[in-house]
Amino acid sequence: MASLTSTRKPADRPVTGIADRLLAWYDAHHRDLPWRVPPRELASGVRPDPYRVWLSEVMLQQTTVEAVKAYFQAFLERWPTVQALGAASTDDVMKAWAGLGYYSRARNLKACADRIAARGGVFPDTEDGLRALPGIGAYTAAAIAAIAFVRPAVVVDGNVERVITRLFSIAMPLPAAKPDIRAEVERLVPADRPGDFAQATMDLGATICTPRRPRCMLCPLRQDCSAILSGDPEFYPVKLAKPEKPQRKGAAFVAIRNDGAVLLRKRPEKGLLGGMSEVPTTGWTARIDGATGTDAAPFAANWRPAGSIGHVFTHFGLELAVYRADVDFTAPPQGFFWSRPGWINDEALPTVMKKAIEAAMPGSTQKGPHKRKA
DNA sequence: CATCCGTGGTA
DNA sequence: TTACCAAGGAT
Repeated sequence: MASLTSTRKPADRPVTGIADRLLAWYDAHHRDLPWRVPPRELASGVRPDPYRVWLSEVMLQQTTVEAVKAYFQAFLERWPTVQALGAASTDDVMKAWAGLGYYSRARNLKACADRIAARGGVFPDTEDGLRALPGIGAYTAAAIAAIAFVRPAVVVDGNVERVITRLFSIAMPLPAAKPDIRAEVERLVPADRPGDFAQATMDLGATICTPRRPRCMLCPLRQDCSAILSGDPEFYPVKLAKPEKPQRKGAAFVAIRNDGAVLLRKRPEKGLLGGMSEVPTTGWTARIDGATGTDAAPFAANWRPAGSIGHVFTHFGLELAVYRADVDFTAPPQGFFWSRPGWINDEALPTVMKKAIEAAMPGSTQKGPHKRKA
C-alpha cells in the first residue's frame, strides 16, 4: 500500500521504459496547440520561438487551454515579438488581458517583456536565468528551459503531480508530497527530449489521467501504474480540504452619459483586480460587506435598480446590487473618466465589472479578448 | 508554509 | 447545485 511518509526510495523501482512509452504515446496522440512545435517537426530541427513558449506558459498558469487559445492568438497578432510587447503600454496590455483573470500576470508579463527587450529580445536559456524574471516561477522557468532550450529541467505542474502520485501511489497530501514528486520526475526525464517529456506528461494528465474518471484503459502507462492496481486511481492526488468561501455583498453604480459613455475609474495597482478599471462600487473586498443601497453612491443622481449580479472569486463569492443613472454632466468627477462611447469592450474591465455593466446596459458587453477596431 | 489572486467548465 | 479545479506566482 501507499506510504504516508518519505521512506520510499526512488531507486527501489525500475523505471526503464516509462519515459519511452510515454513519449511514444505523445508522438501518436499529442494535442495540436497553437504555441507548440509537434514532435515530428522538433525532430527535424525546428526550434520553438521562446517568446511564444513564454507567452503561452504565462497565460496557461491556472488557466485552461481552451480559455488561452483566443488570447494567445490575439496577443501574437498584435505583438508578434517580445520587443513589440516591450514597446506597448502597460495599460494596453491590461486591456488585452481583460477577462483572462489573475491580472498581476499581465503586469508581470509587460515587466518581463521590458527586461527581455533590454537584452536585445533574447531570453535567458537557463532555468536560473528565467526564474529571476517577473512572473516566472519554478514551474514556468523549468517549462521554458525544457521546451524552448532543451534543458533537462524538472517540470512539475498540476498534471504532473496527478500523474506521478498515481503512478507511484504517493498518498502523502499535497503540498507536502512535492519533494517526492520532484524526485520521481527527476529520474524519469530523458536528457534528449525534456520538452516533449514535459508536454507528454501534461497531455496525458489532460486527456487520459484526468482528475475525475481517468481513462486508464487507454493509458500508455497502465502497466507501470501503481494506483490502477488499487482500483481507485481517482484517490490520488490527496489534497487537504479547502476552506469554504464566504459570501460578500455590495453595490455597483453604472452612470451613463447621453452619448452612451460609461463612467469608470481605475483600481489600485495591487491587490484584487489590481490595475484594472471598474464602475464605482461600494466596498466589498474587505472582510465585511459593503452597502447594497444607493446611500453609498459616489454622487447624487437618479439611481435606479438594474438587478443584481453574482460572481465567484478565488476566495469569496460576491453579490452586487446594480444601479443605473442617466446623467448629463460632461466633466467626470475627480478620479473618474469616461469610457469612449461604444468602446466599453476595449476597456480594462474584469469580468465582474462587465457583468455589472451588462445588467445596466443589456447587450453592451461581450466576452473574450478584445479585438481592436480599425 | 499559508494566503491572496479570476474565470469558466465539468460532473 | 455545489464542489472541484486548470500548464502557478508573489508575498
